Amino acid sequence: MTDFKTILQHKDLKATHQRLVILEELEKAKHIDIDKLYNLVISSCPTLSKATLYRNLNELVSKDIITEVKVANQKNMYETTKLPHIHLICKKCGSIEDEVIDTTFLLNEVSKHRNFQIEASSISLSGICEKCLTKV
Amino acid sequence: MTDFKTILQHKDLKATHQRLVILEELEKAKHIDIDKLYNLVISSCPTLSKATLYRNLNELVSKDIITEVKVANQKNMYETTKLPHIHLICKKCGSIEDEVIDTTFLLNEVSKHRNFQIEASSISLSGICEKCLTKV
DNA sequence: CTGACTGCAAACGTTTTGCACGGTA
DNA sequence: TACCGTGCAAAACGTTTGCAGTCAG
Repeated sequence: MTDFKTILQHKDLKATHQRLVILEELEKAKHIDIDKLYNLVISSCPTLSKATLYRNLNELVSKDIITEVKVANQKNMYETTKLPHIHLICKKCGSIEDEVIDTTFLLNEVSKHRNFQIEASSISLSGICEKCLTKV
Repeated sequence: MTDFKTILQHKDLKATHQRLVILEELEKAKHIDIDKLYNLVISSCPTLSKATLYRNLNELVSKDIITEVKVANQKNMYETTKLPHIHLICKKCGSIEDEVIDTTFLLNEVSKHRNFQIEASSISLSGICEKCLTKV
C-alpha cells in the first residue's frame, strides 16, 4: 500500500485523517468522480464536508499527487498520479482502463514537423471495452 | 468560407442568424471557450442571450458540427469539427495548435495488447509552443 | 402558417469562500 | 503552541429550464 503519509509530508502538506482517507479511496477506485468519491469517503470519515473534499482535490492536483482526468460526456475524474499511461474509455459502460504504451514514435513524429517542446501527453481512446463487446 | 447554412439544413436545424454567427466566429477563432465566444458573437448579434449560446453549442456538438475540447486547467473549448487531429497546448500562453498526424501505429499497438474496439481518439500534447520558446 | 428557435428571468447544481473551531507537527 | 486544515453555511458561479413571443422554411 502506498505510503501517502510520507508523500504528503514531502509536499509540505499535513497528513490529516481526511486526506489519507481520500487518497486511499482514490487508490482503490482507480478512476472516480467527486460525488462517488464523496460517498466512499464518508463511510470512513462521516463528518467530512464536501468543501474539504473540493479543497483537497484541488490541492492534491496542484501538487501532482493526484491527476484530473477529463472525459467527454462524463464528470471530471480523478486518479492517483502514476507512470504515464493512456485511457481506454468505454462508450457503453463508461469504464476507464489504463494502458501503459510506448508513445515515442508519436512524439517523434510531432517533433519532426513542429518546433514544439513536448512536456506531457494526454491520450484517450474511446470505443467498446472487452466486456461490452462480448455482451452483444 | 464554409457553407454553414447548408450544413445546418442537412442536419435538420434551421439556419438562424444566431447559429450562423456562432459558427462563423467559431471558425475564425479555431479554439475558443464560451465566454470569449459570447463576447465575439454579441458584436455581430447584440441581443443574443447566453441561454441561446449554451443551447446551440450543445445542439451543434450533438450533431457533430462542432467538437468540445477538454483541456486541463482550461475551460471547455469548442472548435468546428474537422479531420481528426491532435492538439498542441502551450503551458505558457495557453494557445492551442492543430496538427494532423498519422496515429495508426499507436492504435495498432493498443489493439495488439487489448481487445478494445477503438472508435475515436483524443490526443493532446502540452508543452511550450514555438513562439514562447523564442521568447525565453 | 406552424413548429423550431430565441430572449428573458428564474431555477438549479456545482464549486468556492469566510469564519470560528480543531488537530497536526 | 502555532498555524494549517476542517466543518458549516452562505455566496458565487456556470448552466439549464419554462414561458411567451419571433422567425425561418
